[in-house]
Amino acid sequence: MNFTIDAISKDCNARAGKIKTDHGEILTPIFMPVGTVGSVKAVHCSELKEEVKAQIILGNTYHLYLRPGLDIIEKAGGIQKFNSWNKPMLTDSGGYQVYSLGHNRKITDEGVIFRSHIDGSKHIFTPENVIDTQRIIGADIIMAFDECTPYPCEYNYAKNSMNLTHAWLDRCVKRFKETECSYGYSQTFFPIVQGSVYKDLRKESCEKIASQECEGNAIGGLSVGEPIEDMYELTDFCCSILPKDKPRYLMGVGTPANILECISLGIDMFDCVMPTRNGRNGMLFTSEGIMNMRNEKWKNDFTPIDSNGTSFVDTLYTKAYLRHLFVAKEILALQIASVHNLSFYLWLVGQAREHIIQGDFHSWKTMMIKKVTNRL
RNA sequence: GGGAAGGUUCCAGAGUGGCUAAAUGGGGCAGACUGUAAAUCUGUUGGCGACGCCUUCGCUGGUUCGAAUCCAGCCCUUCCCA
Repeated sequence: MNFTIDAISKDCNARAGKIKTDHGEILTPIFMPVGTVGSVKAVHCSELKEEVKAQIILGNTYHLYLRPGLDIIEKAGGIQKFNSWNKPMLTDSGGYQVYSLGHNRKITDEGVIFRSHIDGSKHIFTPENVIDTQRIIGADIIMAFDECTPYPCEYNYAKNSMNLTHAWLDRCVKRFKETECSYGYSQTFFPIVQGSVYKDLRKESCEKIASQECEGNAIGGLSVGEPIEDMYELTDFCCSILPKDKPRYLMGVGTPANILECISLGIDMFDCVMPTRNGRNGMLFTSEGIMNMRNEKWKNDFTPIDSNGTSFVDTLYTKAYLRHLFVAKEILALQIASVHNLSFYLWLVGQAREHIIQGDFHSWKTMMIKKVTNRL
């Protein structure tokens, strides 16, 4: 992997850059659609490429390990071939599942014992086997095995958890250096900053992560319920310590406004389930604001879904029709909403990049945040 | 013509003397969702000058301190026999 910076905003820390992987180039700042089980829910690869203009998508180690299983992915020749995406991918390590499946797992120094959410079977994830698993899945960017702490989180818990994440990081790095990608192309490894909402812990964690000299760095454990202002402050703080010449990935963020704010703080990469999940639940993000498509007010609105939108669904279908599909629980509703929301997210980060290069990012961002947070 | 069952709040359907503005499901309306156990979950769903009052369980009348619930008559629906 290789990262170059094309432009830096003069009135904030926003940067425009380029990540090169063996599966292609990624222009930053970038939003990465989440495809947990190897598919971005309700969206075809062709739509992801041609309409959404996604450049990289996520997969999840925990989910793919459980199903279809590593033997299948290995026989397919890696995840990018298996799902026909054939472009850059990133796998999350399962660290988020340590948080989200809190009642189905036990944390030890060695690793995490999970109960499968699918069939209840018992599995252990260790830093070593999580690296091995991600070598077999074959994403271009693979993540450290960490514990994503919940919010609120006691200081002592956060400190111990961070120390465990750091110990696991050393083991991940060692294993990563000892192994190779299963399919001949290169993979890169990103460590993850933890430390909950405590600045001293975040500082220690950022320094630990920076000392690994990896090709990119991630910030985890945020947007788990803490006040948004805290999230911004901690992101800003972490960005001030993490290396400037490496991509910074803020995991799990966020709303369109969150993304714009965090770009200005120096974040280059984002992922979030919000455009797809909220889309499936009837929420549309547009450049003019947010719409709940199930609301009665769209019943007789025969204007396009989003007249400023960039994907074919935006002008082909009307609000009244999309509302009808949601109310009737038609599968097409989920597809339209997902394609729309992802297209909007990719458009938004693309615009951010252009404005960073043009030099007017800050004022554009301020204006844009007002619009995207509007409730329509 | 004879026999049987039944008519409940938007719908289906519980309730068979006070705890019932009435279970439950559906539908309607609104909200939530941030490295996806999520095409999910939550709230609400007679009216009002609401910690109380008014109207409502086919219609009319009656019994009772009190009725959706008991009694009488009437109207209607479904099924069976002729």
